[in-house]
Amino acid sequence: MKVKATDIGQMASASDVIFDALRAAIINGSMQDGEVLRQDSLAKMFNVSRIPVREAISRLEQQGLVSTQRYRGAVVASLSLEEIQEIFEFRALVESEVVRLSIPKISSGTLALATKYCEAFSTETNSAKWGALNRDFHYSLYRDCQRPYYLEVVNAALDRIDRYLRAQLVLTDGMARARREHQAILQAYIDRDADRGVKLVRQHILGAGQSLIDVLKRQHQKSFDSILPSLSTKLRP
Amino acid sequence: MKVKATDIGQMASASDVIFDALRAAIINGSMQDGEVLRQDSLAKMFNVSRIPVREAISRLEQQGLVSTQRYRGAVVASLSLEEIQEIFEFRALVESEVVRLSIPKISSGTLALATKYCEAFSTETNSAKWGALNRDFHYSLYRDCQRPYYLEVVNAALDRIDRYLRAQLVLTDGMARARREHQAILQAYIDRDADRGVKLVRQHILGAGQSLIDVLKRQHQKSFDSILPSLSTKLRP
DNA sequence: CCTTTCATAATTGGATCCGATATGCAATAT
DNA sequence: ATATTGCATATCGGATCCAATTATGAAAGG
Repeated sequence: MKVKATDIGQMASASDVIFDALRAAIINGSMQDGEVLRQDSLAKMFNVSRIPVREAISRLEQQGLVSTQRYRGAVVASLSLEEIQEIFEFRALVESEVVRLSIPKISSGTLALATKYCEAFSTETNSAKWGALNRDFHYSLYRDCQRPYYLEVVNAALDRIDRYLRAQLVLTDGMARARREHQAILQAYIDRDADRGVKLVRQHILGAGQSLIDVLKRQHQKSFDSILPSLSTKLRP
Repeated sequence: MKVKATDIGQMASASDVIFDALRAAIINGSMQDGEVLRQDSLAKMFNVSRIPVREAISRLEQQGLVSTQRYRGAVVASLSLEEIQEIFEFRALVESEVVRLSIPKISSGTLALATKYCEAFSTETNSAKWGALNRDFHYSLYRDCQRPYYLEVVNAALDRIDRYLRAQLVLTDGMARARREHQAILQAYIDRDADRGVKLVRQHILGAGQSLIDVLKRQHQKSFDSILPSLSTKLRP
């Protein structure tokens, strides 16, 4: 007998599925910030009762992706300029440390993967896919650092700002710049030059953050609303 | 008429209360790692149905404080030696950055508070209170850094290892050493010497971590079981 | 025309109930 | 004696139902 035994005990529960779907929707921007999450309609969408929906929402809140007010429902959490800035700064701190640890450890297979993502990112013309490819590239650089907790933290931070990052790539010259910087970072990995890699990643993150902040500030009360309606309104104090 | 108007919209729901209670119980060690969280019995303890209990547990899992297996229930998450080590290393990275940011910004009021906690920690004879006072002291040093996200992350990291930290204070000479080191750190704050503060905090965290690891390794298969039964068992590979 | 009041609808938080799965133990077969 | 099977009980995930709170909108008053 030979059957492909899948561990049913590890299968995803309804609330797991809903959590993942909502998280993805928030991250990729298909749910804009400020948008309300109505338990009933989500329950109907997923063909379940409201119970697993509520569990998913409470987990999203714990993760900081939605904010809830009692009896009033949950909305996709929006970040102020200061919060965005802070998270970029934080990423620069932690991710550059992760790079320092990764460069001596990265396997040739992972390096090949990173190269593939870097290539794919550079050549992709559909801007809707840039965000995911950008994240794939970065994550492939980090995955061999052997620090699961660091990676958890980095992912949580990325989750919070991914939508804005995507906007930065599309709405500015961020893409061209990211292309160049990614290749330089990759080269530092190939050369196993940790110091250079750390410096480049730090500049890459802080640069992208600054560029995003600039865009948001400039387009604060302008036509920005037509592109991402919720963004600018939520960013106003 | 003069009443203290409390915003009912912000009042804690049942699941909030349960979450906080369980979090505190896990952190302070009154729930040992590996201990199971039985929905029914918790529901009876808090005089509620299982629904809010389950929400609380799913949030704890998101936070990494418990781990759940489908249809099998949740247990207080236990950390391997490697995981403990990693979190201490992570704390050293992030908290030293927080200190760098805090020292120029700390208010005289907060400094006075920190001094009070430092004093209280040094003079407290009831070892059961050391853990909380230690955390209070550290947190008072950080609170003026104006980086809410950093503080969130630091708290999440502390939540995961607080039980072990408490053990380290009690089971080793950690207390005497912590007393000295806290005073040195406080002095760096008083002198507004950020570089010295950063270096001291970094050493303080890494030193405590190393000391804890040593204890855990040494007492791995020894009489440790009688003191904290779950600790040693869970740490075995 | 604008604001206030009050009934009603929409929505959430929680309780109770039901089917699915796991666990422990006794019965049975080898 | 040991391994396997069947069954009872404990426990979990989710559905349905109810109560508490908020939002909405129409009528009344300024």
